[in-house]
Amino acid sequence: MPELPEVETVTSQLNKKIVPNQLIKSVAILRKRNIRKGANQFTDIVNRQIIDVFRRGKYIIIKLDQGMNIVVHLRMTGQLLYEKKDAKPDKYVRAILYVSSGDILFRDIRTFGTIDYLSDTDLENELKKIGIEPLSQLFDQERLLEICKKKKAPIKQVLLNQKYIAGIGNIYASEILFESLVDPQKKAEDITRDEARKIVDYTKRILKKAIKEKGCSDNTYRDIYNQKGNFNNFLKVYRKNGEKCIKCRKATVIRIVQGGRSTFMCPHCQK
DNA sequence: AAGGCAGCCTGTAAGC
DNA sequence: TGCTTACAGGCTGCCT
Repeated sequence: MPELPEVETVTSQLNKKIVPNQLIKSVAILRKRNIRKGANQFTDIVNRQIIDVFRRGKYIIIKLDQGMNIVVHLRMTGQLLYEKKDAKPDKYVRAILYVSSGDILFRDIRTFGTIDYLSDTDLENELKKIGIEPLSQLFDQERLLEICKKKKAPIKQVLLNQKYIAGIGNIYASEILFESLVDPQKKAEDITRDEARKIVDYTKRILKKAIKEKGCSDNTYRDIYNQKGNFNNFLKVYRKNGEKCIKCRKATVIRIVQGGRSTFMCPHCQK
C-alpha cells in the first residue's frame, strides 16, 4: 500500500514528533532480515541525535548527526508506529527505535519492508537512482513527454517505475489514468501532448488530495498513531471492477493485469 | 536496452 | 466448518 501520500503522512507526522534534538536511546532488532545495508553498524546509532525526517519517493529518511541516516521503506505492509514508551510489540514488530520521547515500532506483516543504515554519500547514491518527485514544479507536461519518449511500455508501467517518477504506486496509477481518460495500455511513446498535460495535472491533484486525507487504507496501512487514512472514500476506479463507471454510467469497470499487477479501468472512457 | 516473470512472506477473502 | 486457491498497495534479479 504505502505510496507517496501514505509515506508523506508518516514522514511529516514523525518529523513533528521527533525533530529536532531527540536522541536515539537504543534499538531492538527483532527480525534481522528486515535490516539490509549497514546492519552490522546498526548499534552505532545509540546516542546519535535526530536532525531531520524527510521523504524521497517512497523512502522515509531519518537523518542523524555525524552524517548517518536511517532509511525505511515500507513496501507492501510496513508501518511505523509511534508510541509513548515501553510499547508492547506484537509478533509483527520487526524493529524498535527507542528515542527520547517514545518508541518507534517498525511493524510489517509480510516482511518485505526494509531498513538501511547509510552514510550521507551512500544515501545520495541510492537516491540518485530514483526519478523525479511528481509534486515538484519540475514535473510538468514537457518532462513527462520526455520520460515517455521512445518507451514502448504501457503508460501505466512507466508511471509505476520509480526510476522515472518517484512515489506513484498501483492504486494512484489507476486513479490518475482514469481521471485523465487515458488507456493504461497505451504505449508511453504514443501519449499526446494533451494527454501528458492531463496526466501531470491529475497526478498532482490526486496526490495532494490523498495527502490531505492522510492516505488510503484499503488494507494494512496506518499512520504513526495507528489510524487509517480516508482517501479510499475518494477512489473512483481502483477495485471497482464489476461496478458501473461513475463517469459514463454505462460501461462497467474492468480489472486487467499489467506486469503481473492489477489495473482498473473503464474501457469506454479510457481510450 | 527493455520487457517478462519468479521470488520474497503472510494474511484474508472467495469458492467449493 | 474446513480446505484450497487467488490475490494483495513494492521492488529486485535473472533471463530473454
